[in-house]
Parts: sequence; structure tokens; C-alpha cells
Amino acid sequence: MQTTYSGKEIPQLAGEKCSVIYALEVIGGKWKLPIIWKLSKKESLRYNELKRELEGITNVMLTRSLQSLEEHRLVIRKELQHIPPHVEYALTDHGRALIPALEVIKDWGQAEMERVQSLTDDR
Amino acid sequence: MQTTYSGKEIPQLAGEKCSVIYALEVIGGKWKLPIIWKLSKKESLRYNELKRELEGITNVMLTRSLQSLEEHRLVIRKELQHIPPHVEYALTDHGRALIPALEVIKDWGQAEMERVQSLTDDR
DNA sequence: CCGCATCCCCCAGGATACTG
DNA sequence: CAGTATCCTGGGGGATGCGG
Repeated sequence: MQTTYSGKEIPQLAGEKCSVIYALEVIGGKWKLPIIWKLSKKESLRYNELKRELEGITNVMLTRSLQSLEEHRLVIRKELQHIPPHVEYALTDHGRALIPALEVIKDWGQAEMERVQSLTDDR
Repeated sequence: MQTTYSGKEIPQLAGEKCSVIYALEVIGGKWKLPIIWKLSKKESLRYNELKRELEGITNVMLTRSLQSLEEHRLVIRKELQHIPPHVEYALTDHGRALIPALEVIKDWGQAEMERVQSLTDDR
């Protein structure tokens, strides 16, 4: 969607202000949904825990994505005053409201994966 | 999602083959979900009807997106033998399975839109 | 009416290096 | 540990024009 929503311009749909499209603007991009997905599994995660779970993500992208999600109130950042620094990220209620949708998409993706798998098995 | 999923590489999540991510590969990009959304409202739509509903989409992107969705069996293409040509697109059962997720995302996006709206009203 | 062929631009996302 | 600062590249997506 990726779902991503892959950024760029928001498509305009005739006859309605489409909130599906609006949502895509907020949760679009390569890493936003994976981050939400990971955060949905735990109460909270530290910066480097997230980085370890999301294989291949760079500091830049993780920071940017988290900042964007924080701006839109999907994620809350808790900075504990410690040396060395200790920062925790967690989903807000608003962010958790997306989990049911992710569950549906996950189940759907699973079925899709298995279908494709069985196709390649045939060859 | 763009959610999108905006294509490119699929993020790898540690410890699990994440089907959320897999799904994003299929429904990612700028126009896929808008197309599914529009098709979910009617039994079927013709090429130019879709083009009219999706303001700003070009022939290239509409064609590419529909082909991709057809490959993944989300959409079925019915070509009626007429002069002039008449082609209809409709969701398959597999495609319709995504509608519940879109509904959740839509409601979530609506709330988000209204929240942002009320914020800008204050200024 | 319904597309495909081409060409091209822009920016999301990556690589690398450095700090409080 | 948790980020910033820079620079760069690939391909997603747009514009235009042609053809069955």
C-alpha cells in the first residue's frame, strides 16, 4: 500500500470526499503499516527493538515514519530520562483502531500467499 | 497505502512471514484501492466509467492497475463482443473479501478527517 | 471505446557518516 | 542508545500520441 500509501498526490474520487484515500495518506509508505503491526503485538517497543524487528529499515526511515505517525496521533513517544537514552513507542487508541483492518488484511494476505504457493508447487 | 503499497521492496519482518506485507504488495500503489473501492459500490463498471470516477487517472495507470488486479484475481474483465468495444470490470469473491477492511479504514479515515478539520477551524 | 508505446520527471526511500 | 545531516538513485507514476 504498501498499502501503502505510497505518498505522492491523493487521488480524487468523483462525487465524494473519500476517506479511504485520506487514510492512505496517513498510513501510506513502505514502513508505516509494518511499524503499526509490530507495535500492535506489544505494549510498547524501544527504538532499537523496532529497528531489529523491521529488517532492512534504516535509521532515517524509522525516524521519519515514527515522527509522521506521532504527528497523526497514531503513536505516542515516551522518553525516559536515563543515561543512556531510553525511548519507548506505543500505539494510541486512535492507532489501535486500525488493528481490526490489519487483521482482515492479514488473513486475506495469508490466503493469497497460500494460493500463489500452491500454484508454484504445481510446476 | 497507499497504503499502499507503493511497491518497491517488501519489508521483511523478523520472525514471521508477514502476510500483511504480502497483501500490501498486491493492493499497493496509488490507484489500486481506489479502484477496488469504486468497484465495490456497483456490480460492474466499464473502463471509461472507472476513468471518470477516478479523477486524474491516466489511461496508462488505469490499464496497468486493472491488469495487475486481474493477475491477482481481485478483478475480472468481461469483454462483450460489440462494436464499438464494451468492457466491464467487476470484483471477484477474492476481491470482495477486502471490502470489510476498506470499511474499517474508511471509518477510521473519516474520524481522522473530522479531527483535523476541527483543528484548523480553531485558527 | 478501450487501450498500448514512449518518453520523462520527481521524490520516496536507501547509503553513509556523524552527534548528544 | 537514539537519533540527524547529506547525498543519491530507481522506478512509480504522469504526459502525449497512436492504433484496433
